[in-house]
Amino acid sequence: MRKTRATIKEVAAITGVHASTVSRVLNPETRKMVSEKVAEKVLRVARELGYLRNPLASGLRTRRSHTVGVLIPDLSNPLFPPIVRGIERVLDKEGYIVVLADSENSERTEHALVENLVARQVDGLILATAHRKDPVVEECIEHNIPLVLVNRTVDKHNVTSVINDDEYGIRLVLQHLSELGHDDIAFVGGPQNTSTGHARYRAFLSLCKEMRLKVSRDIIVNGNAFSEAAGRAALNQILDKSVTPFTAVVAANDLLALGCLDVLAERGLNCPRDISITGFNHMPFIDRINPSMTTISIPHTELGMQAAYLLLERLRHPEKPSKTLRLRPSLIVGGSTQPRTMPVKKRRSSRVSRAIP
Amino acid sequence: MRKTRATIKEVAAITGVHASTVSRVLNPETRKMVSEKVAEKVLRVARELGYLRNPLASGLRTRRSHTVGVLIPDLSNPLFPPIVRGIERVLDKEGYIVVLADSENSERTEHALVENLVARQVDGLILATAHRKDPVVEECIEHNIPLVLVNRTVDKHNVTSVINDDEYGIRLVLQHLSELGHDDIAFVGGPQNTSTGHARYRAFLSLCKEMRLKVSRDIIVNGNAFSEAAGRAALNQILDKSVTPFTAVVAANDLLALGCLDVLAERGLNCPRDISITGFNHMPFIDRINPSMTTISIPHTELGMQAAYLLLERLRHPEKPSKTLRLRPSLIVGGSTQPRTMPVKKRRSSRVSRAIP
DNA sequence: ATGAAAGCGCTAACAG
DNA sequence: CTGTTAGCGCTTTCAT
Repeated sequence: MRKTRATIKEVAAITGVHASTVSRVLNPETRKMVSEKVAEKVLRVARELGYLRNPLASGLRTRRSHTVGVLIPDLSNPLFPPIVRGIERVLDKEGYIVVLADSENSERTEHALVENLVARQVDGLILATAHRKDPVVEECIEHNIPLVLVNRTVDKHNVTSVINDDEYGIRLVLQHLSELGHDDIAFVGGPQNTSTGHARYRAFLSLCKEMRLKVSRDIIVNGNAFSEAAGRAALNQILDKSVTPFTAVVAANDLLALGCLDVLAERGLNCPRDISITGFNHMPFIDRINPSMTTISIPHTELGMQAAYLLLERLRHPEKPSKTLRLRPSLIVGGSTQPRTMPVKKRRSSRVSRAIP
Repeated sequence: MRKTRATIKEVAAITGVHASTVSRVLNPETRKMVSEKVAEKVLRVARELGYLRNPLASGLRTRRSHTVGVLIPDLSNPLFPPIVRGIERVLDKEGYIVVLADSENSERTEHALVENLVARQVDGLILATAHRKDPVVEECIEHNIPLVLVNRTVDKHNVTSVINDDEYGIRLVLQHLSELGHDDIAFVGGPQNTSTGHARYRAFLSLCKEMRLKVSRDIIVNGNAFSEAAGRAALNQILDKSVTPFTAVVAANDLLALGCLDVLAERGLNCPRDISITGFNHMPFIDRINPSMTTISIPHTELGMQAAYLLLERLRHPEKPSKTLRLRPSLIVGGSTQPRTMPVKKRRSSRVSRAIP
C-alpha cells in the first residue's frame, strides 16, 4: 500500500476504462452490467493496486454507511460482552462494522451517543439499554431509525427485539425448588423499570399460583438495581420485616443472588442448608463460588447473533412488521439449592433466629 | 428532525450567508474567522434546524474520520471490557467514536479486520491483540497508521504502548509469599509469545534470584494459553514430573490460578493449607471463590484511558517519538495464601502424597 | 456495454 | 471577514 490509497479513477486509468465502469465492476449489484472481459481486467488491476473502496465516499453517495451502532449500558457487566460478540460475529460477516458505545448507565449519555451515531449515518441501531419506557427508543422510532432491542423490550411500541424467555426461566427455577420440596419461597427481584426485572417478577407471581406455591407479599421485594448491594438490601428488608417463614429465595439475577448469599452469611445462616438460593443469568465463574449457584443459563451470544440477524432483515425489508424473538434458557443446578430439610415448626424458630442475629 | 437532515447549504440559505461561512462557524478551529454577529445567527439557525454535521462528508474532504478502531482478542475475557470502557470514555469525550472488533483470537481474522478498519479510514488503531512478533503490527507500521498497543508490547519495534508493570506485580507477589515464609515456589506461566506471559516469566526468574528464593526449573512451567485448562495442565505436569517440593504456586494469571486450584482439589490437597496460590489480574468476582484469590490488581480502565490519550497525542503530533507507559498494579491479599506451615521434612512426604494421589 | 456528467455534504484555497 | 470555486471518491442517471 502506498502513502495514499488507490482510487477508482486510477484503476480506471490503468485499465483503460471509465471510472464508472470500475465502480460497476466493484459493486456486486451492478457487476453483471459489465462484460466479463472488462470486469476481469478491472478486477486484476484493482487487486494489483491494492484497491480498497472508500466507504466514506460511497456512503456519502448512497446514504448507507454499512455501520451499525450498538449501545450497551455497562460493558463491565459480564452479561453484555457475549451479546456484543454475537452481534459482531454476524455483522462482520455481512460487511458491517460495529460502533460500540457504552452509556455507563446514564440516560443523558445515552441520548448524546445515539445522536452522535445517527449523525454518523449508522444504518441501524441495536440497543441493550432500553427501559420499559425509554425516550431514546421513542426518538429512534420518530426518526425512523432501524432499531432492534436486545435483552430488553419496551412497553409501548412494538419494537423488534430479541430477549430471553424469562417466564420459562422462572418456571425452571420454581419447578426445581418445588421438586426439592420448597413451597415457601421468597423473591428478590430487579428494577421494575426494566423489562427483564418486570417480566421475572410477573412470572414469579403467576407461576407460583399456577404451581400452587404460597405467595406472601412480605417475602417479595424488588431491588432498585441488578446488583449485589440491591440484593443485600432486599433480603435484609425481608428478614427484618417479614413474618412469613421461607426456605428458599429466588433472585432475579446472579448479582442479586450474590448479595443474598452475603446476607445469609452475615446472619449466620447457611446456604443451602438453611435456605436455598437461585440466581438468574449464569454469570461466568458463578459456579466457582461457594456454594456454586443454581441459576438460569441464558444464551447470550445467541441473543446477540439473533439481534444482528433481525437488524439485517430490518435494513433489507424495512416494511416488514417488527417481531419479538424469545430464546429459551436452561437450568444449571449448583450447590446453592438442596431439598428442604426443616419441618415447618423448625422454620419458625429459625426465622426468629434470623430476625435477632 | 425531518426525514432528510439539514445540510450546511440550507443553514446558509436561511441565514443568508454562504455555505462556507456556515462551515467556518461550525468548525471550532475556524470559528474566529467569522464575525460574532454572523456566527451567532448561523448557530441559531443551525440549532433550529437541528443541524448535525455529516461526518462522512467532512471526513471525505479532510481525510479524518474521527473514528478509532479497537481490536480485542476476546471480549468475553473479563480483562478486556474495562479496557474498552476506558478507551471509550476518553475518545468519546474528544469527539471520536470507537469501532470495536473482536478477532476471536484468530490472526487471520485480525488481519482482515485491520484491513477493513483501514479501508474505513479510521484515524488510528488501538490493539490489545498484539503478540511479541506480530505481523499485523508490522503492517500498521509499514502503512504508517497511528497505533497504540494496550496491555501488550512487541519485541522489535518501538511502538507506543501502555502496559501493566508486570515485574512490579510479580515483585509484590513474591514479597508477599516470601514474608509468609515460602521459598520453594512453583511458577505456572502464560504463553511466551505474548509480552505479558514473557514479562511475568522473566520477572519471576530474576526476582527470585534477587530475593534469594530458590529457583528450580522442574517446578516452572509455562502454559500455552491464559486459561484454566492450561493452568491445570501445567500444574499437573509439575506435580507428576517434578522432584522439587514446593509450598506455593505463582500463576501468571487468575485463570491459570483457577486451573491450579482445581488440580489441588482433585488431588486432595488443600489451598492454602498445603499449598498457597497467587493469581494475577484480579478478575471480577475472583475474590468470591473459595478460597478467595490472592492476586494482582491491574488498573484496566486506566490502561484503556491512557491508551486513548496516547493515541490522541499520536494523532495530533505524529512526529513525536513513541513511548511506553507502565502502570503500577497492587496486591490483593485473599485466602489462597497463608504462612508456610510445613517444615521441610513434611513437605517431602507431602510431595509424595501428591505424586501418588 | 460503456462513457459523460452531475452531485452526495463538506472544507480549503483563493479572491475580494 | 465573506463569497467563489473546486474537489474529496464514489455512484447514478442519462446518453450513446
